[in-house]
Amino acid sequence: MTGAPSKPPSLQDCEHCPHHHVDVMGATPETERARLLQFFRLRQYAVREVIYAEGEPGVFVSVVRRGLVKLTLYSRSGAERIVRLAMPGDTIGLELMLDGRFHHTAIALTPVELCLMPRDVVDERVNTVPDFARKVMAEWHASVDDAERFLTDLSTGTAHERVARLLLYLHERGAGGRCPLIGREDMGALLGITMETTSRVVAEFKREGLLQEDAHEGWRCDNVAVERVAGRRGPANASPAP
Amino acid sequence: MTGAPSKPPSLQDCEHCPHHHVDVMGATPETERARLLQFFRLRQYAVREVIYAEGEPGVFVSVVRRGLVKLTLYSRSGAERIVRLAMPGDTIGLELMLDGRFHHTAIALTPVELCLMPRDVVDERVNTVPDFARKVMAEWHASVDDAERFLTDLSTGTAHERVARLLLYLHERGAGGRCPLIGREDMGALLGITMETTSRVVAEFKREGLLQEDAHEGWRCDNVAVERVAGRRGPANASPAP
DNA sequence: CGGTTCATTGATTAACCTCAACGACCGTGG
DNA sequence: CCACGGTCGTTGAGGTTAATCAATGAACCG
Repeated sequence: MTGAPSKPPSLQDCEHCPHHHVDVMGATPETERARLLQFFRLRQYAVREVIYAEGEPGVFVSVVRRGLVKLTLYSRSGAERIVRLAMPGDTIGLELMLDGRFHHTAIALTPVELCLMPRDVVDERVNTVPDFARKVMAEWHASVDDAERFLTDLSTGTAHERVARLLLYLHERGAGGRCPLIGREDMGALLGITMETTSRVVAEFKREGLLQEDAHEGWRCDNVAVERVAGRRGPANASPAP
Repeated sequence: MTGAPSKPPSLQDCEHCPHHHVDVMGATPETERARLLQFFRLRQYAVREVIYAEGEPGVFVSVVRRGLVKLTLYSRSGAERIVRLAMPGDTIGLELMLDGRFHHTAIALTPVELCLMPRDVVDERVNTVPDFARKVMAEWHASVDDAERFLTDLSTGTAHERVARLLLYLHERGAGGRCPLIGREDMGALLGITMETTSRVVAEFKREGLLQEDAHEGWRCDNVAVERVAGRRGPANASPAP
């Protein structure tokens, strides 16, 4: 929160923003865009740094430009539960536009770069550009879809199934086909199982060759095999012939 | 889907709509309101009736005026998972505004009355009334909050805790302090546990006097005791002195 | 009054949690 | 340079919980 690197983005930065397609700025004329950019800030966060905390008042809605952010809540019994993973292109802190406070605790799982956009600026834009309002709604909806996917895919079934589905999820959403590497504790918090169980399952997958851990590449996995573990859709089981 | 009762709402109907506070119509002058109402439809649904199905294209965004609607998804392994319960005042089918298709299957758990609003009308209103756009976002955000609460409260902890938390949830959100009665199967689908386990826990609660079932009143429960089962927040447990 | 649906309960098995110990890795400071 | 403490992943043993398979009873409806 203190003296972290922070600067306004250039037009160049903006062009390369993973969020560009969602168009905070995409369909905006260059002069207008330049005007808006001066209000924005790029900021870096170190691994494990708290980006914001639940209940805290805030001013900036952010777009993830790089890295992986976990958004957590705490269950009634005090356990941490990860309710969303934000990756490049995702928006975090949208709830500020409603009541000015953060509804989650956001923590960097890898080195992270955010583009911070003042709530007022976003707000004004929602009011004046109907198309932009629609984009924001789409962004909002993405949160819903994500949370619901966590409910159906990552919070049901056996530990084996959940871990497999998490790997598929990471693979599918990971930037550049990269499947980001995350720790056992966080996996557990995502899946609603303990760290020990997670570790056992992951170790088992590795022994069976479904999976290997590469510090640089992230998880490298045999998607076909993982998919099979993740759960069948039809009535029968997958591998053995009838 | 066939010849179900359907009529446009009157101004009177509108005044008494549980959604009035969210203001699809609240801050709207009466003449304008009357103009819009002609496009709306009130429609009733019987218990267990499918209101819409996942993937289906749709035209109407709806507000629940009466009853209880479950929104379900199917997990990769085919099990039904309830991702949201919509009660009077809640909006369902908002996702139509993004891609014109329903993202859940909606089923009436009790007799239900909906106010159906054509997507185009809502759309046009979003474009012309910025305040309305904000209301829609708030509605969207309510879905997120709900889904996340399901993740943290209803998908973690023991079966006892989950059932207790579900009762508290129903009590808190139930219209008129009424805690709507739902079946064991649906409880299980909400909590990510089996019907049998749910039944055992509910039966146990009833034996212990935490809970009684009343066809008209819904669940009647000893909130203090249920809260205790639902889980402690502090470091120590609730009842016994140290 | 049969048939259907729903809740309940039992017996057994499988899955997971808890507590605990151990080793690998890493950065720090002697 | 190596010893130290920290964090993180792995693994084991034992206990608890919930899933599964199966049967029975209660309520409801035609």
